[in-house]
Amino acid sequence: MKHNLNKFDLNLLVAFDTLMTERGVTRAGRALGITQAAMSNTLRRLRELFDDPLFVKTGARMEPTPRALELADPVSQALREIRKALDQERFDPMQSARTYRIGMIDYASAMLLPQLVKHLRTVSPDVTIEVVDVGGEEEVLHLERGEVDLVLSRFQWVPPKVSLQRLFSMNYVAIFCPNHPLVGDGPLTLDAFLEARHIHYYPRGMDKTVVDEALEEMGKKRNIIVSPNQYCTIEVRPRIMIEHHLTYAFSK
DNA sequence: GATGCATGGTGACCACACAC
DNA sequence: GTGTGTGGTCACCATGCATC
Repeated sequence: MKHNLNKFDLNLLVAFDTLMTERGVTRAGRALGITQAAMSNTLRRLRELFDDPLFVKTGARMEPTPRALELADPVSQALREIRKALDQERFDPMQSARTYRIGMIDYASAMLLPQLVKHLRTVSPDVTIEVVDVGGEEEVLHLERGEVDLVLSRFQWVPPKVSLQRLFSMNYVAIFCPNHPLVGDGPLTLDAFLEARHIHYYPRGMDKTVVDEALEEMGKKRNIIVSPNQYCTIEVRPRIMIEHHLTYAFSK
């Protein structure tokens, strides 16, 4: 069924989106600043428009029908785009005093935060950055819930509601003490690497890292003997490299 | 400006589910 | 059974718009 946009009231989509969030006519009306009766009438119009009940009463809540669930993501995405377009029109970085919450793993924070702060001093001096410690699958949830504006991390997958863009690729290195038997002139083989006793740092919230995932794909596993909860200061000598991508994601 | 119509708002009321 | 919260419906009113 095609809808005539000339006759279409965009407020109906806002109401639909709010009903999806609130799961109640009274609560949705309150959120939009109208009475329950007005919200009920809006729902009636939505039902006529889509020829579907959209929300049915289940106990104390109004649960979405399959048709409503089908519409939820496209409608929510369309509204986000509209809001973004309207906000962009007004946004002036030099005038903005907004606080941005950015989720970063400590590595990304160390790499990028100094440059970011330096850049912001020039283009948006009153903007402030609040860095949030994120890790594991939780970081995507933080984005979906709108608890952070941006996450700098390594992502294998993000839900459709989240935009993803690769920042740069870099190499991993293995580090070990200078008098380690493996330190020599010859190349470090994979077998020798796997047999060595590893000290490995797992960022908070992660149960495995890119190294372990890469090895797992090869059907290999390394010998980890210590997993500290913070980085140690040790002399660095690169021996083996594994490609690693750092990406950032943000709510669409 | 007057009129008629469509739209969308409110208040009042009723029905239903749920907790006690 | 009663009180509370919530959704649906109805009557009525205000507003905007097209037409004359």
